[in-house]
Formats: sequence, C-alpha cells, structure tokens
Amino acid sequence: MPYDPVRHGAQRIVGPGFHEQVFALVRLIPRGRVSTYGDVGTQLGSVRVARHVGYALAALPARRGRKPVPWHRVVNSRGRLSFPLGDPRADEQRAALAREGVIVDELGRVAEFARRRHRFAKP
DNA sequence: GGTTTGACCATAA
DNA sequence: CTTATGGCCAAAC
Repeated sequence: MPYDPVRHGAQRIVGPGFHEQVFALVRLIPRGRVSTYGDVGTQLGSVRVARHVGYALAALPARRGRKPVPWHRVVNSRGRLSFPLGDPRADEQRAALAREGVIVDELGRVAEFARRRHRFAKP
C-alpha cells in the first residue's frame, strides 16, 4: 500500500529531537541481542523513518555523556550489517558483537538473527 | 527556504 | 539469489 498523504492525512510521525529518541531506544537493546533500523523506527512511530535511524547512528558522537549507545546492535531488516565487510565500521561492529557472543559470518549475516532479535516492549 | 544527504525498507521482476 | 524502484523524512548546509 503506497503512503497517501491525501487519504491518510499529513501525519507527523516524529519531530525534532528524533536523534535523541533513537539513542534512547538503542540503549534499551540488551547485550547479546540485536534490533533493526526498521524496528527502532516502528517503535518511534513508523517504519518509514527507518532511514533516519541509520542517519542518527551515523551522526553519533564518539561518546555521548556517560552512557555509550550500542549502535553495533542495530542491523538491517534482513539481519545483515549495513556496510560491506572490509569497511572499518563493519569490522568494528562485528568485533563488538562477537564480544557479546553474537557471531557475524563472512557475508555480514548475524547468526541466529531471528532468535537474537530484540522485541521492544509495547508502549 | 530549497537542496542534498544518506549505517533503510517493502515490493516486484 | 540479485537488481531496480519508489517511498520516507530529520539534519545539515
């Protein structure tokens, strides 16, 4: 179903401060589990903002205050890393996940993705 | 205030 | 499995 602003009305899914909301949600993903850009977006109101979840994480400062944002626990909807292997960020993400017992294979796929996928509690 | 920028997603072929 | 396409929208410039 295509999104039709005329039929559905112009809706404000998220607003300013979106990035901060993304960071807060990503911090809720437990060790050893993963989530997806789409799931985080859905939690914030719509899967349509999935891209911006990625943009928010891309804009993540090296350190946010005292609580680090576990950006490495966010993968795409097909259970794969969003960078090609060889990209330093992919290596960093894979290493960080491995440290938590999450195996990422040579093709960038998260082992047991369905089982490790975190479901956010319904608000 | 328009334009560009993307760590995405669902579908279809 | 792959590629292509259209959709989405906050930020930064």
